[in-house]
Amino acid sequence: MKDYRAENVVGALVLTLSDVLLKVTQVEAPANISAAGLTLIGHIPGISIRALSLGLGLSHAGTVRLVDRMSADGLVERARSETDGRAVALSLTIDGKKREQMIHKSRRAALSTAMSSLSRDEYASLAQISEKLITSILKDEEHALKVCRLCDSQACTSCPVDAELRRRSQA
Amino acid sequence: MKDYRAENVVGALVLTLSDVLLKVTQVEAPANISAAGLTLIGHIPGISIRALSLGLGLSHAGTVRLVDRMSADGLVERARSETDGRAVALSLTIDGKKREQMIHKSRRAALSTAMSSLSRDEYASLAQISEKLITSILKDEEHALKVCRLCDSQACTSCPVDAELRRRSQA
DNA sequence: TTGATGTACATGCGCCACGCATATACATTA
DNA sequence: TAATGTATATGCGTGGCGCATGTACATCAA
Repeated sequence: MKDYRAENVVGALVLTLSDVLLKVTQVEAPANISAAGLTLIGHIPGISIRALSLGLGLSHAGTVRLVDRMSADGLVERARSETDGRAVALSLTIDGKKREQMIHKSRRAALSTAMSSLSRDEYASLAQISEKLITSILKDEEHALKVCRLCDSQACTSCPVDAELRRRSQA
Repeated sequence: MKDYRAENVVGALVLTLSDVLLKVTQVEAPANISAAGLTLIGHIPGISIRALSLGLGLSHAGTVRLVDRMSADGLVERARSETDGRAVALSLTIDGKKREQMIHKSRRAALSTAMSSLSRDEYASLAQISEKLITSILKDEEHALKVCRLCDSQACTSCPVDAELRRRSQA
């Protein structure tokens, strides 16, 4: 049998790192509020409930209830979309933005800690390989919502996912 | 502000890859049965419900119900532990092992596909870096259950997680 | 041996997020 | 203007989950 050791290790690593990221971000959000929901709205102010549901992988109904809870907690505001009378334009309140910053801070700290054992060369190498992988894995615009759902758009200058989507649309 | 671009990309990558792995493994398991539960039992025949709950991050009660469902589906067998009269020794049935193989196959395929865009050098580099990362992230024996919960022990010769645990216990 | 404490498993109970089906409002197209 | 499609909202039932508790066994002390 072929030796799948490398694949196994990569699989275990991404699972473990993902566990960590989901955990450290979620503890900064209220118990029944999705941290990714907050960061996604922060990332794309005015996002619709439909787009949010795609990014979070929830049903539309589930997303409506999530927004209800976020709204009840004073973290998110519903507004009518200016371009589509059916759509809701979601945005973070001041409190919501505070939470968002806490979530990003926690995620950055976890990532820095996790990568602290790498040498400078390894760090650079991982950065380059990760960019290549994420670009090749990326499917479409909807998928990008999922991929970047926990990202900090302020701290990620020239997002490679956006760049790849632009590149494709021009091709 | 420091540029966290590299960390952001790594974060998005591990989240996305983890999404993929969880999804492609779960579709090979019955609807309300955790794929990781099956692979963890396959990995450690005779595992207790307590250890399983640690590996899956479920409460003990939740794990008992999961084992109930697995058992009702004919995938897992309960047996009394030979060394501890309180403990249950879990093992996969023939059907359970078939499911396990399907899960592993699906996971391997997803990983191979995801990594297929890499050059030989990048592949080797990623393998080396991943091993270093997972070793440094690893906490203890309980954590190892979580880390390796979806791994294929047959396809992962000389597991680096086990090796690290051995190394530490000798130190 | 016996009693006390700790651990592993099992279960009654209630909760809560979720999805399905459906209803309403608005957009788009014929 | 009518028909179809899309975005949001809600009634309803389901199901996995955790909490609290109960039972069986292990371990340790006297």
